Amino acid sequence: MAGHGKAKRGIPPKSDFNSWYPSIVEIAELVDKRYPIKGMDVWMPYGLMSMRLIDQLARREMERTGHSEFSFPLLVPEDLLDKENRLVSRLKAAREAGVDPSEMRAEEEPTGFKKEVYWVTHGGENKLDVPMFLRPTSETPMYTMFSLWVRSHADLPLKTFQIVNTFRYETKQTRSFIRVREIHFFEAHTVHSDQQGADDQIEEDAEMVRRILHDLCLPAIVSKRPVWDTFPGAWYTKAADVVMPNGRTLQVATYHHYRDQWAEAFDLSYEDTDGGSKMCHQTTFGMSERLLGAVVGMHGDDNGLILPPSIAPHQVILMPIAPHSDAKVTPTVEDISARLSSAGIRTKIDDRDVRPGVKHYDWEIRGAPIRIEIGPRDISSGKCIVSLRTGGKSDEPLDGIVETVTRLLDSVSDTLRIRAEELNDSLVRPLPVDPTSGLAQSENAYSDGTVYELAFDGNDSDAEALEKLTGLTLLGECDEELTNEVPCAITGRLTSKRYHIARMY
RNA sequence: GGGCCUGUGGGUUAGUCUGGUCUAUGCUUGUUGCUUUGGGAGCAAUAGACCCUGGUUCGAAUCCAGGCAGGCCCA
Repeated sequence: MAGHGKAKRGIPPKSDFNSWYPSIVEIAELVDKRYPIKGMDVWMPYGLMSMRLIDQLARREMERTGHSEFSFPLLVPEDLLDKENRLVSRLKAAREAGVDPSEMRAEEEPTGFKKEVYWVTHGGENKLDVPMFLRPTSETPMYTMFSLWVRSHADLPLKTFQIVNTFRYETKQTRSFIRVREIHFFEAHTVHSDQQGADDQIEEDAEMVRRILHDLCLPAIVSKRPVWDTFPGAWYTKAADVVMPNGRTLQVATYHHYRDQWAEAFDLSYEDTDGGSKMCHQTTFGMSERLLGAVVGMHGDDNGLILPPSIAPHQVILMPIAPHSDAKVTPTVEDISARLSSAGIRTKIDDRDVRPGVKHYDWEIRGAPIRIEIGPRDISSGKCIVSLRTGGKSDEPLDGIVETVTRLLDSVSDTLRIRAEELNDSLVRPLPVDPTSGLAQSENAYSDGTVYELAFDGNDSDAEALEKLTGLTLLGECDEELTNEVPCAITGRLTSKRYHIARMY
């Protein structure tokens, strides 16, 4: 029979990633893209449940580390932006003054913030005296309030976070979860009495990112962004990038060390134990629905999504088989469901009146980690048939089903981590260099869909030369250094600094 | 920022070049009934579309302009 054993619904092969990704997010009912605004998808219940579970991972980390959840207003008055603009231009001027012009990049991006936000200019029919914009991120509204809240050293550290929607007026091509105009955003903002406090916070942020990525079974490259790619007003920016199957990198988390730069701009100071006034030091930590995009892209296959158990809305699908022919089927399924649920396993009974094959295919597309069939034969033998989304099917006894499922969920996670590591390793390769000099080759020796790793120890203009040569973008200095010193791919100086260069989303 | 392409039921697709036969095709999906249930069953009935605004024409899904929406490529 034509198409037997294959998922229908027109899923393109995963090898054609640029077609597969936009198709699967709709076919698996994560989003509906037909809302008539570019870059604003409707979250469907299944997709939203998964996103909420990712939010829970973030909340869990925030609680563990003593952050408090807030919710700040969506609108920001335009005049608050002045403080931020002055800060950014002051830092830019300072940097330019301290750097030899020959070492600078040719083009420095202007801070075109005003062009990237949505503006509210009217209230009813009246034009507003002070226009407002929809937050693209919340430094400005939050720090305005922080300066009211923080008065003494006893108020510090102040550790806050919120999970809210933010807005960017994207003109480039949008992609579900990856580049959108309404962003499901997580942001943590902290205030400390000194730089050491902020330094420690950055370490804590890095640890939280590691834990969350581990739960999502995602490998990532963590690096310090180059100066020109640092968040406005930040001392430095670090980011975690996940390599997607087409070799483009996706930035899924960032954390910024502000030192006291933003505090100066927002007059965020406190009275110390000695009675003197001191500037606060700050950090931020951001993540978004891109985490879901990375999960979709990294783990899925030709048959659909594969969701890590940590964020699968239904970890186990229970399929009653032929319940009409045996009155014991339905009660048995309900009993198993109750046992799994009370053990904290997210379980769903699929009792739709369709043939079992349909259910298997449907839940494969949606990436449920485990499917269990229970029919008359199983009830007499005391077993059930368990299928894993990562592959494999086995008979398992109904006794001890909770322990069995728990073990199998862990094995699905382990399989996903191993596969993701392998995929990652196949996509990240050393930059081709001249064997004698160790310098980057000037020819078009760079294949599309590859992330290159290299030794680099140059300045801004060296970096620019490298990007021009390869047509790729520098991610930054990787947290993990090279094991020994090799020549920088541009300057030839020996260095152990490890960089990555790639096409970024 | 520059260039190219595309809009037909919920999805997909034929028809568009060469205007009339389009009362718009096929598949899928939806609904109802019967039937069926261990990897996409069958039969019957039924519902549903030419992106919007103008223009050309006796006549527009088809040609033209603008808008809106979507996609692709390059910097």
